[in-house]
Amino acid sequence: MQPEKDFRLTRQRQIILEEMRRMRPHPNACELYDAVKSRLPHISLATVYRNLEILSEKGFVRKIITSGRQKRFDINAGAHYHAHCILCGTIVDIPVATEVMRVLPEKPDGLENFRVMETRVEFFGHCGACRSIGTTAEDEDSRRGPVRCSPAE
Amino acid sequence: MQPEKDFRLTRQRQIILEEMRRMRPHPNACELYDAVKSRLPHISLATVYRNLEILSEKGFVRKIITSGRQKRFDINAGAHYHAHCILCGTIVDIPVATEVMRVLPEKPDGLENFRVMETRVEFFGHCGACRSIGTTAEDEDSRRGPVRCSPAE
DNA sequence: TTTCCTGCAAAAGGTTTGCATGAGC
DNA sequence: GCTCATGCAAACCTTTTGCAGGAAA
Repeated sequence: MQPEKDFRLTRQRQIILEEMRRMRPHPNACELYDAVKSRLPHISLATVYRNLEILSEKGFVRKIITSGRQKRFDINAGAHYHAHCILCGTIVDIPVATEVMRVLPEKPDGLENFRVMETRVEFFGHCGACRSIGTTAEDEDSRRGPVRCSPAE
Repeated sequence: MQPEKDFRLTRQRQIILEEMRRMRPHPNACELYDAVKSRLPHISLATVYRNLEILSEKGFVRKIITSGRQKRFDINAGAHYHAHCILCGTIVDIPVATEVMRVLPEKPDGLENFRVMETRVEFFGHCGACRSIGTTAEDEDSRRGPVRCSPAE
C-alpha cells in the first residue's frame, strides 16, 4: 500500500457526498455527475470517477457489486444487503436481520486463512412492481437499465 | 420476454462448456476465449461473449457479480458462495453452510412483494496467500487482476 | 509554498452489434 | 430450407490517465 496521501475536503467532494445523500440510492457515476453538475456546472466526469474511487477507499461510500457494465455506488449507511430486481434493475436496501448476522461464518468453511472484512448478501428476483405489471412493465420511474450521462449542451 | 428461439448445440457451445468445466473456476471472457481457441482456432471473441450471455439465460452458466470492470462466469455446479480476495482478485468457492441456508429469509424483511429467485453470499477480505506474503505479494499463479486476451499472432 | 486536486481531452479496454456467410435440425 | 449461429470488423460506452493550471492547508 501507498504511503497514504492526505485527504482534502474540496468543494467537489462535499457536494458529491451531499448529493449522494439527497438523491435516490445507488446512483451510477453518470447519474451522480448529472446531479452534481446542477450545482457545479464545470465539474468533470473524471473528477466524479476519481472521487468515487477515493471516497470508497476512505470508507465514505462503497461500490455495489453487480453483474452489469456500470458501477453503482452507495453512501455508507451501516450494514445492509441488497435486493436486485432482475427485470427492471432496481436495487433496494434490506436491513440486516440479526439472526442472519449471527449465523454467517466469520471464517468461511474450508478457508481457514481467509480474513473476512466484509460479508454481503444479495437477493435476486422479481420486485413487486414487475410482478404486478407482468413482464412488459413500463413504470418508468421505478426501473432502471443502463443510464447515460445527459449530453453536453 | 421474447418468443424464445430454439437453442442449437453448436460445436462452439459444446467446447465452451467443456472448457469451463476443465479450466480453473470463474474465468472471464478472455481467459475462456484463449482456452477455447486452442481447440477452435478460428472462434471469435464475439462468439464467446454471445454464447456466455445465452448460456447464462439458459442456466448453464452464471455471471458472477463483481465490483470490477470485467465480467466473470461460473459453470453452474450447485449452490455455493464466493470469497473474493481484495488484494489479489482471486475468487474461491465456498460450500453453502446449511445453517446459513436455513436462516436466510425467503422474503427479505420489508419487501413483501419481492420474489426471491436466488440468494448470494459474498465474502470479501484477504486470502491466505496475501496474508502470508504481505501486501507486495507476487505469487503469480494464484492472483489475478484484470486479464487481457492474448494478442493475435 | 508544497502538495493534492481539478478540468479537459484523449486513450484504454471490455463488451456489443451489423452484416454476410455457414452450420444445425 | 428455414432459422439460428458464427466470424470479422467496427462501434459503443464506461472508466482511466496525462498534463497543465488551480485550490487546500
